[in-house]
Amino acid sequence: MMPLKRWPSPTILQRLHDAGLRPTRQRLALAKILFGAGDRHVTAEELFTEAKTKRVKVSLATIYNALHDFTSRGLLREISIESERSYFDTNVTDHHHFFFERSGELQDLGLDQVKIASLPAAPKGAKIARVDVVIRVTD
Amino acid sequence: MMPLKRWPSPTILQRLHDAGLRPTRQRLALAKILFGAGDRHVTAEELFTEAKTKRVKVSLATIYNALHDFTSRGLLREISIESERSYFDTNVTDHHHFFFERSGELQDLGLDQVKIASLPAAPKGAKIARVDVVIRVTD
DNA sequence: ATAGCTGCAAATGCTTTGCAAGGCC
DNA sequence: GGCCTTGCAAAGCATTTGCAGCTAT
Repeated sequence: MMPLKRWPSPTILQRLHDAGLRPTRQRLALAKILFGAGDRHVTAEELFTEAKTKRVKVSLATIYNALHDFTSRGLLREISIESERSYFDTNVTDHHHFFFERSGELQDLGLDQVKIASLPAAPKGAKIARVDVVIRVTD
Repeated sequence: MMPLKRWPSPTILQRLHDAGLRPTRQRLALAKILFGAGDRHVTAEELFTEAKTKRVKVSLATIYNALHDFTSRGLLREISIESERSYFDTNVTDHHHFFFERSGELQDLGLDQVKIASLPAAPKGAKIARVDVVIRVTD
């Protein structure tokens, strides 16, 4: 009688709903992985692997769809640091990154950890959409 | 009698030589395109197209080889802004960029145009290799 | 002579697409 | 019901690799 599986936390359902995305089984599972525990930086392949580990049935194409859907609705932020892969960051607030060249890992930096004293004015007719600071470190 | 083609400017020959790269016909031609006129930001495909336009016989594989050889010898700097392509910058001094999202173009910013007031310390055991600031603008 | 380069074609790796079947509202 | 979503396989791109033939030193 009692359902064996728990419902997703209301915040995740709410989050998808607010974003205008249908709460399908796949999206719910992926959102749970992504938003369920602190800030994360994942590649499509990593998320795919993690989903398989957690016995979530989802195709790679759907992973890509979900990552892009989430990104376009503001639930994720895409970061291109290396040409080979894209990272998706669950932290969509204004912030910067450490990039570990050896491992390919990203680490968030608080906005207070990087202070920019001056920026050039945007070229005429242009608007500054975002300022990305990546501190590349070799470990 | 008089040779129809001029010799490459000595600085380009010298540049390749100093970098420990043999001055082959292809590398000389590409270096001339790249370093012959101010700072540039090119993708492999753009350089390939430009070479063809200038009647330089070179294969795409060689373009990639040359770009990477030049980069590893410090003649170019590789920049990954979008996952689809890599840019190679002929300006290898410390500097930052405007990135025009619509056109995909890059523009150098002088070091004096972006002042960073504070940076976090590198994680222990790590060294800061480079700090990249990309100002994304929408035109 | 010989280590380094070049170019072709094939292979790779990541990402997207076409489209039929299935799921949400 | 109708539109959105999924999944598979195939296609697409940028980039790399294998390797035979060429070239600089």
